[in-house]
Amino acid sequence: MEKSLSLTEENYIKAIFQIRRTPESNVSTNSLANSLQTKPATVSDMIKRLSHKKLIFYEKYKGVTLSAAGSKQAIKIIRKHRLWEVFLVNHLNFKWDQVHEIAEQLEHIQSSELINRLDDFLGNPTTDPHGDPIPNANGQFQLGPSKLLSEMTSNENGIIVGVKNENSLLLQHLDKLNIHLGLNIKVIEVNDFDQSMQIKLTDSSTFFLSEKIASQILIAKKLRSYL
Amino acid sequence: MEKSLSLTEENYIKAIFQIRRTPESNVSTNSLANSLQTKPATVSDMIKRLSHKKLIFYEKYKGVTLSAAGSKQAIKIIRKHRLWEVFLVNHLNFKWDQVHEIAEQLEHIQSSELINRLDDFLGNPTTDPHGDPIPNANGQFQLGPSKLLSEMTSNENGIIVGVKNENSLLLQHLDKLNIHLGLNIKVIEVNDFDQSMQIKLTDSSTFFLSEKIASQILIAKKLRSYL
DNA sequence: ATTAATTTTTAGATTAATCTAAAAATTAAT
DNA sequence: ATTAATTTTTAGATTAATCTAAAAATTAAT
Repeated sequence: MEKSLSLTEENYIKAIFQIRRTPESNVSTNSLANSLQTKPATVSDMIKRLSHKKLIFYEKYKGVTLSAAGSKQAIKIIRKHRLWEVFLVNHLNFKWDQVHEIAEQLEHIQSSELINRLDDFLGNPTTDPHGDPIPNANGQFQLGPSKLLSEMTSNENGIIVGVKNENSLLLQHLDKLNIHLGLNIKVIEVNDFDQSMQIKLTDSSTFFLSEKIASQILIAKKLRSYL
Repeated sequence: MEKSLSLTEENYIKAIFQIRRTPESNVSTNSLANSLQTKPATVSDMIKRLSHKKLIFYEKYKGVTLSAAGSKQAIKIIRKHRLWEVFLVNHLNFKWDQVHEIAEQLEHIQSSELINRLDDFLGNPTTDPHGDPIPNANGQFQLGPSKLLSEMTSNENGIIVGVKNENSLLLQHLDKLNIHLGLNIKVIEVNDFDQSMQIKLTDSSTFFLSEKIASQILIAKKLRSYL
């Protein structure tokens, strides 16, 4: 059983989720203070509490990252926020620039029954009025259209958003090559004989990838959100 | 300019509005503590603050009444509560006994723009799913005369127009007995000992109701036409 | 009209969330 | 590699909302 968070706690969790670049990147005290319009000292106190509640990982002077429990809560709040925005725009005729403040309040209403019914009422939308993806009831984000690296041609580029299977030999190999989610990738040349490709990652030299590996890597045009 | 109230303050104001019998009748510290599930000492402190904010009139040991400003706030909250209930029942298919808790949260969302658009979206309803009147944007109630079923005597009849509280056990019980808004009801006989009554609904056999239930049901002579 | 019972208030603490000012640690710059 | 600048934490207070225990006031009962 999840214990419910206070309004303030929810806002901290959400801010951490939104500020970080990747699931592993640490969020600094100052950036949180800034985003939450409060003082660093206040944040310092608060993150101790959230850490004690196991919602975040925290090391003094090193910033914080969300735990699995924290992520789950953050995603739940974001789901509510974005569904309410759809309601406000599609049914109450608000303009997309008028809904944030109100959704900021509505996102804290506590009732999964309510939010699931709202979701159905709205027709299970996958993006909010600003184009941001709406996580489903299980907290999964619908990622934008993606394709396999092996389907790309010379000079095409995109962002690595996933791998097709989770074979650990594959994952270890990708680690060794420094290929990880979120990286920008560009195809330099595709070999006509074996479909191997020469690719280039941001700030790194070019190298070759076999078709076998390229066919396991998912690429999207834009990066949306991390789970 | 009205300064906005804290969640707690709003709940106190609303409780005072709902407990009092007439606008002038004083509400006691104990009844508030009871209704708000808190301790008399807490209430004592709080009403000093509300009094200082000019939302209520307070004389030590004499209980409180709402000021004009307090009434206005209370009515605003009740308007929101009831409009949200209409939304939940009419559009999200909740049963009338499931909406109170959720509306209890939604009533605190701060945005008159939102609530007026919601009102329009719902078609400017005049009563909520429990038959309680919904104040309009100017805070005006359209109240028709009604009394409690328990106040009726033998052979008197009328129409069920509301229930006094929204306890879901009560509402479910009424559903089971097929007692719902708009029905014609006739009192056959009142038991002198326990004030239980034998009643008859249109097109239905007679049955008994305890005084406890009868005192929760609002009856009017004619269906109230609001507008 | 006293006394007993009940209600309300006061006194003194506690917790969550916040602040300012100062100290400590980390990071950047010479 | 020190020193300077920046970031983060600690220390000590404050406010809103709450509590328990005891005192004070009101109301009910004999």
